[in-house]
Amino acid sequence: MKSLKILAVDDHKMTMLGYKYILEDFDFKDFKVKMDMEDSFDSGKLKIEEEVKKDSPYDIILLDIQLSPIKEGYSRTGEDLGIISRKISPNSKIVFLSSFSDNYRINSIMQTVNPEGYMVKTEINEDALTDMVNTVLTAPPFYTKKALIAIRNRMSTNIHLDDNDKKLLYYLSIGTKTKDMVEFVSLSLSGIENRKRQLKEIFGVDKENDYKLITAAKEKGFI
Amino acid sequence: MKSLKILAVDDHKMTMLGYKYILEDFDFKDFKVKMDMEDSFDSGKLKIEEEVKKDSPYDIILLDIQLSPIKEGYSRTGEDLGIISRKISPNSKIVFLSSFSDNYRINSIMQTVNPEGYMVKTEINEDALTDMVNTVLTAPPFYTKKALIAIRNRMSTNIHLDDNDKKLLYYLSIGTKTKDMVEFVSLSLSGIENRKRQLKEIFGVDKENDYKLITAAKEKGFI
DNA sequence: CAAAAACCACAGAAATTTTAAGGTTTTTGT
DNA sequence: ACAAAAACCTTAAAATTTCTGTGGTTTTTG
Repeated sequence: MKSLKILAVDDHKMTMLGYKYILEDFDFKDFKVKMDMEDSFDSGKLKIEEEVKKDSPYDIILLDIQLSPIKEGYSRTGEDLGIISRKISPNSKIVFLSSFSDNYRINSIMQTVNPEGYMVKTEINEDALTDMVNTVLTAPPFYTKKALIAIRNRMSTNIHLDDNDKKLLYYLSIGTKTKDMVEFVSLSLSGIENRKRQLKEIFGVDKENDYKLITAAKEKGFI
Repeated sequence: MKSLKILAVDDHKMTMLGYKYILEDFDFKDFKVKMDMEDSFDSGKLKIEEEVKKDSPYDIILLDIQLSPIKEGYSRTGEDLGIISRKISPNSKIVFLSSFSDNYRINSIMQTVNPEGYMVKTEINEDALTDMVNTVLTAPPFYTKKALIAIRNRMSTNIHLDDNDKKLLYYLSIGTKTKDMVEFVSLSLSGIENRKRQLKEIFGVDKENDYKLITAAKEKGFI
């Protein structure tokens, strides 16, 4: 029987092991699952490259969003690995696993990687896992309910923000003072004040406080 | 046992009847379905208003996208009825049914109505219907696979088009000559030419013919 | 309660988009 | 195959939009 190659990249080894046992034991119709595991960005990337070179790329790549806690220098996330995987192994189906449903992250990944699947870990069980494998192979996409809700939230608006707007919202959300934003956002102070006012209008929270703005933006997946 | 009120609005009476029989016969856990049917925009709207006035609004409203062939004057689509329903009966769950998976229409409806469900008719069967009812009531949204694919296509891009761009693409898709577009798009001829060039860049079909542009735009749900 | 930060309004500067006019290339109909 | 029409392209000036700097008022903070 044909064997189906899956790679899981996650720094929670135990979690991966659970997936591995479930999928390798399960009785799929046309194949038997063979799952490899890696626990870091670099080793994951290397494994993907190796298998591509051997002309036997992974059928499915499972990526945790939060990989290795910030290494020296800058951190490489599961999202980054997803982007790279698409390039070096374009025939592999990519599925993201995230610990919680983060509207912004999901939407960002939809644009940068456009994965065949997206699962929020609290929603994963044996059924969901095996379903995912079948769906992703034959008729993608597969999204768990919470992922779908995040996607729906975003789709239901046609607000378009440029880089400055996004940065502004982000720095606002981490408590940066308006006057300090000139360092991060390429606008003058009055420019920033203006944009902020506009953003409140766009999100329907005119004349309200910043908290309301951040909440609205988070709900719709912009932060 | 509690009864669940559903209204279906569709000008294919036989189709509705099929849904009615399936849903009314099915053994739901907590309720019995009672389904009303209307075959036009106006009668549908009236019925929704009546039930709201009687303080017993519909739990679920099923709307076909294509309603009555263009009446005298301008046509009122299922989408229009959806927008109105949301206003007059905000607690009803709205589910759209469409005969084919039209990327543009789906995306447009996601923004104007943001329905709890979206089903492409070729994908509807007894299971899907009953699933939809349960899901929409307890944990929306419910989208059939083809709807999901359309949504994914759109999500995977962050192209933003203004009104002129959309009009331009639309008129281009129905074969309007560039020189005639000045009538419909509020731009000069050279403005239109410019935009067209830009659009081709945005959609990654530089220097290619219009057909390629239209195809790309359709694929991503902009037409 | 004083200092800091946020907020607001407005005029001029800067940047972007649009237009008009000129031309070349491609498509269309006969 | 050829002439006319349409599409395409470039450029400079005009129009529009966005941004900045300034001088204020109001709100928040320690």
